[in-house]
Amino acid sequence: MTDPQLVLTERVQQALGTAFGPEYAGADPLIRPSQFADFQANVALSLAKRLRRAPREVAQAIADALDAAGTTDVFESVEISGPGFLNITLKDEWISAQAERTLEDPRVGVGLTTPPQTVLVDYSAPNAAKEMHVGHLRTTIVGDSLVRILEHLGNRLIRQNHLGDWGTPFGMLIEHLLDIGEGNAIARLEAGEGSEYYQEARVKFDSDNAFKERSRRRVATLQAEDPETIRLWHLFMNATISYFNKIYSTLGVTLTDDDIAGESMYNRMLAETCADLEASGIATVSEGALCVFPPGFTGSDDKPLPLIIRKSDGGYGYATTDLAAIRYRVRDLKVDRILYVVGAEQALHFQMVFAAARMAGWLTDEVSAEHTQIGMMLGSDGRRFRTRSGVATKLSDLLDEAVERASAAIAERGYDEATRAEIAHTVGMGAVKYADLSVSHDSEYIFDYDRMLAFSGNTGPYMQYATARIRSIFRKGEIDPSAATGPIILGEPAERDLALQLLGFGSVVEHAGASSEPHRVCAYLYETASTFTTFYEKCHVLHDDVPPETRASRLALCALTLNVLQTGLNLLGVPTPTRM
RNA sequence: GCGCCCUUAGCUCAGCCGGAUAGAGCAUCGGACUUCUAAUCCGACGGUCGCAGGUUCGAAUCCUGCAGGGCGCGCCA
Repeated sequence: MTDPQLVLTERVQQALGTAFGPEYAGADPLIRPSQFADFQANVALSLAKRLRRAPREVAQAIADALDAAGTTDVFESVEISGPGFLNITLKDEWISAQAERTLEDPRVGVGLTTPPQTVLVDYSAPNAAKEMHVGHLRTTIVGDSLVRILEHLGNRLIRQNHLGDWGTPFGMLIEHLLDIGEGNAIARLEAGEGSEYYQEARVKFDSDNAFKERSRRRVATLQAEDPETIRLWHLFMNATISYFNKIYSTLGVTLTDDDIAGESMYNRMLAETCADLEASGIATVSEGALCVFPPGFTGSDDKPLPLIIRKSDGGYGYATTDLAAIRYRVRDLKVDRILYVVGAEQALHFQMVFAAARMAGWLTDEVSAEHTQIGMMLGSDGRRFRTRSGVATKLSDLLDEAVERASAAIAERGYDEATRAEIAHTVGMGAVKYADLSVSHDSEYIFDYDRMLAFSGNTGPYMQYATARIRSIFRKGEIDPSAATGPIILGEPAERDLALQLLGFGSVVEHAGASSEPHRVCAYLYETASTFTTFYEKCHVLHDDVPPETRASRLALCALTLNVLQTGLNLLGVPTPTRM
């Protein structure tokens, strides 16, 4: 165990047992980072009442017990301060020893979840039958990061891309495909003109009654799985998926075709899902529609709020699909945890779906279903991210612009064309992705190229720059980072700060996975990069006047920093250039 | 009417498993390149944490109420 917080928790708990009896050994010692020492333990204050003793007295008893236990291998000092805080300073030798251990650890201090869970992450889910907009970018990126984090923690991950690939609009989309010709339609969809395509079909649907009628008939033949209609549907979907895949590939998202589990997949389960709910009396017919009324959900006038699972025309909506999906995921895929990485505006829907699934017994207490709410992406004016015409910005255009801007920023660096393009791509994508990840996922988020591409502050490029500088040291010194093994000697405060900071990686990743919050990883990495740059400015590594043992120690610190940053950025899905 | 999210420095955001003097970045002002990438670093300035109660030794953090903003709420998904 190298994580200081965990080690301190264990040691202080032992001391609590010694000082006050075994019933106190399980109390949370409330170890927190401190501005007055390396860490502080706040447990004396919280236990004072229960023990009926003065807080400082309690703190003294804990300190004495720590002394008696002979913990001088870890602690430099334990001081009582203020109303009863225990200020804990770690020994330099202990920190450097842990840092050396972490340097040898291929997992860089990140533990494995025991027992591992089967976690299903439902994310990205672009809708082929609607305008695709930049909002999908965020669910994709946050979801992919959560997958990477949870997988790295040793869990079994099931990625599911719940594509919007079924339903009423597909009648009109298929008819439009016939109108403009198969080849033409495919070419345009693959080129990412899905939004325009949808708009054209929509306009015809609204203005041309004959087209409207054809579209309606087409929906019916699609539902009936008529072979020719299914063929056309496949043509449409394959072309659309091909475009999605281009975006995924550009972004470096880990989703593949194998992860597609779209709405169409559940089509054949819908009737049975409804029948089950109706038979068990959970669903009832109201105003012609089959509904579930989960308790506790009311609309205006305290009227129960319905979850409509079969429309009055006999068709099914997304509530039915989501119920069928949750049943399938729990019963057949045997998941322990499901994360729905979906827009925050769907909060009420998911609450009701989860409630209905619990009523049906499909969702049990052993399974955690969580809606990871994704806040809306806003333009720089603080309003919905739209172009003037109201049409959503094309994703590829948005990404291209980020790359162009990154390219412009490195224009004077003297790289050849190919290298420059490669760096620009890495920096551009890193900037966009990091910006999506660095703020809490449920808050609204203002998309701003200048801010995300800035080379200072909590941005992708700043993180990337830190790794590039470290690599540059190794390149210049003609040393392989894996050959830098120390020993680590902590002299300067900047060296000590860095080493201590690096030991906290594991618990941050663990916490981020448990709470589904990648931004915690970002915050930690930013602190780490920032601590490193301070070290970088103050402590020369390759300079002639640096003694060999100091140089070896600093190289080891650089290597460990690189490991942490590189591993952390991988967990975020943010790529790193070797130079920039 | 109900539900979710939000309100912290001029701006963009952290912190919210209660703990000491509320943190970053940007902006503003002032410093640091014969030195491993100055795309950087150091410093200064800047906040009655929306308001009012409550719980507590202690509240930005927990509870209640109120105000303001965003989003959603019966047959689109």
